[in-house]
Amino acid sequence: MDYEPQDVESKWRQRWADRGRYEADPDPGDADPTFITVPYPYPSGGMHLGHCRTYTVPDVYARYRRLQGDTVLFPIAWHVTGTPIVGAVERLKEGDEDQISSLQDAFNVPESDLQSLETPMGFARYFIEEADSSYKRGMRQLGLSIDWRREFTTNDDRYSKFITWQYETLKERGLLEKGLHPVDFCTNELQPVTDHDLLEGEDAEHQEFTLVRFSDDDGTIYPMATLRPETVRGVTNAFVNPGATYVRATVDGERWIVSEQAAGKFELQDRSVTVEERLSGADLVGTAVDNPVTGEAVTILPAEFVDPDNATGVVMSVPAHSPDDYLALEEARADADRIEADYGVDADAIRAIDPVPILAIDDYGEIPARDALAAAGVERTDDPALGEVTEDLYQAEFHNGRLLDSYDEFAGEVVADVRERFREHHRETGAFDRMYEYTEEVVCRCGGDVEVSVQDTWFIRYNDEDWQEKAREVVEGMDAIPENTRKQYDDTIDWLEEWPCIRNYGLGTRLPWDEEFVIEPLSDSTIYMAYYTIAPRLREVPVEDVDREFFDALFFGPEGEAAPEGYDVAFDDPDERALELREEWEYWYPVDYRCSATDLIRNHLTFYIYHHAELFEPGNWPGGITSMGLGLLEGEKMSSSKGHVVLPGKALDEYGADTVRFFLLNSAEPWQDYDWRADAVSSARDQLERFWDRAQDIADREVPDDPALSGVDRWLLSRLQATVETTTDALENFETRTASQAAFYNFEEDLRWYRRRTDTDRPGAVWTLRRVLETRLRLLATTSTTSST
RNA sequence: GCGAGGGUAGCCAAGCCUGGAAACGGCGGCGGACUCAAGAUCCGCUCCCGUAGGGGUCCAAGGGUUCAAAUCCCUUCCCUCGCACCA
Repeated sequence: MDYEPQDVESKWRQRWADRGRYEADPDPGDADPTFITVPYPYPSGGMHLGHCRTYTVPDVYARYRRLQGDTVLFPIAWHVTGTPIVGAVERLKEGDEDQISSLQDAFNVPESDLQSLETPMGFARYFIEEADSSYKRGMRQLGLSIDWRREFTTNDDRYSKFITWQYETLKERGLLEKGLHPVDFCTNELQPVTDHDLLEGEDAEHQEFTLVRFSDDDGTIYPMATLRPETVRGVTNAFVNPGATYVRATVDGERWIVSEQAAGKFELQDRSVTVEERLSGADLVGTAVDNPVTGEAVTILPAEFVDPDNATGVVMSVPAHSPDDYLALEEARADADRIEADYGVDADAIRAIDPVPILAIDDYGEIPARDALAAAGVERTDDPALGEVTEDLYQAEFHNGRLLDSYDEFAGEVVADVRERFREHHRETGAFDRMYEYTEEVVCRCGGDVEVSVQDTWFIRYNDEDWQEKAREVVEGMDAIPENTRKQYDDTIDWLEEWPCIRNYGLGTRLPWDEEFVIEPLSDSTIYMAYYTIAPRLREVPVEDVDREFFDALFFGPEGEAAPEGYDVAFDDPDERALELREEWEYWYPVDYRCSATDLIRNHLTFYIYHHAELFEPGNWPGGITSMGLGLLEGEKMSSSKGHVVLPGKALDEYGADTVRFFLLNSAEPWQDYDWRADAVSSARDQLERFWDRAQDIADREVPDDPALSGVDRWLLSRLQATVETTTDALENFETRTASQAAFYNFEEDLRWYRRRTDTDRPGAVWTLRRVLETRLRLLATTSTTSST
């Protein structure tokens, strides 16, 4: 029989499906089943090859555990929460070219289908199961051993009830809090927008400027925006753009002078702003303003380079440490007479301004900005090299600059260590304030200007100390694969602060007590593994009965005995149906292994740890997490927006599932990056074919009953046993590469040796080879599933 | 900048934890067998010099520890990923 993997594979897939081969139910005879999960896919587009290994690795483990006689549950579901799908549908309806070409070029969506994708859930459904590139199709073709009865989407009614229960419980536990948070806000559409909605500035970041509250004799505030608040003692003057429009406004009850644009931004950032008067920047020149930290007065000078659309449009000048300011000051001094003529500022006073150093740094003299400029040969503000000089000096000062004695308690410290404390200190004294700004211009797809707005939001308190402690316990007790990821979890726990857990729109579950908001995707996917265990039978319970009392009984037990300490369960009489489901949940839980990705450690996986730590008892905490690396295509990152992807269907048709699986698992260990290269894949296929031919040959032979074995036969059988051990140990630890290398390539070497040393037509050899084949097929059954079967 | 992971023969890649082989394996290349021929398959070679024994130089670079280092320590250079509200 020739090697025709597609035929064999489809035959076996059909048979597995017909018999419900992978539908797992609690088995009273197996008290310790295996439950394994993988992040549910997000169907905002089709499935591509990059996803294949993600699902194949847990499948291999699932198959391995089954071969070991375990009851194994490997389920899947669909994550549709949030804005990507909604946004994709909107863009599609608008006829957005990028969106259309991404779907057509990367996922081969036919024109006729595009038009039918009109609703978010319709869109999701299409990529879950209808499209040629749908996840379900790809997963089936890959031969994944999934229990399909348990699938759901995160937009389902009962799932929402589950999430509602989770968030009500967390709120009850005091782990949620309300606060203000900066968001992207379109000033044209008057609503928050996401990354996908942006025309320009997708890479822009929020920057937090410190506002130094300089004031004039009337008590009017001139908030000078800076990213380097520690330089406040080095301020020698201020700059405004004489050609720009400024306003005098009442801001939170005070009189402020800022650029016209800044006034609008403050309004978005939760301040009450009333513009009293518009004035020209030129009118401000010459005003003396007092430094709130030193009490010294400085003069406002004109500077064309000041951008009224960046921060407040009023900047302080620190010539000793800012190359820009240094050159601007030089130019102002040279130009002093003209400035006096135009603005009436005393020219001698301008010429008398000298840089004031505030920190000392090795390799530079007293005035680092001057030295940096001299070293780079930059002399004019319009020199393009100025930007780099500035950046280098900022870096150097940040990491190596030590504050001078005038900084009292902060003196002698390195800027990097002290900036934040210094800023907080002066916020408390009232000298400093803050505002948010972008690092670059941001424009909405609608053409509107996007600004940073500060809005009410709900946060999860991941920096709660007790909670952190519990999370660390989970990390300590679980398997981290590979082991070097363990430290990353601990680091993340230390580093996480409050996490905003809601969005203003999108699919998903509404925040129970504030229906205006939707719980965001990384927050509604933290304990859903538990939902798999109950999903099929929960469908039999009417939605209206699936409430808080129901889930309290289900997860916390008939007496509420499994509830977190101090939590009062919501029910009086536990719902019988909930208690039945509880048995199922308890049977499968905890999750033995979650197979996920390295880049999710810093958010999703750590959230997973946190929520389990809080809501469930230690016995139900995560057993282990395997973190996988990413996939490259011919040495480059896969990208569906650039069309740089291979669809599983194409690869599977071309090479067969066994080759695809074998390649994905054998070319690198799961946590290492792998590179899908067509030449390498096709050689893998050749190797499998060679194996198949040999196997056919051996299978066709008449095997003698009890032949005499020679030394070399025993040698081979002994090598076989060693291979069994290596492969088994490797699979136990998700080392799929080691496993397939041992069972396939390394043993092939032994066989080559064996063939050379003996007559393979001997009865003993025939018997041995048959024995070897049968064993190797079992070893390879997890990776190259169907041919082995 | 900070954190994590890497840099091994033309390419991919194992070994490094637990020092003691010119360094598993695959691809590619070369030669041979089979074949009318090609492909597939099988066998051998594939760092440099030498017909071979043998000699020389190697595991990013530079130091160090050691009888002995790809493996341990230090320094430097380079690459990838993460640095949050994005799934």
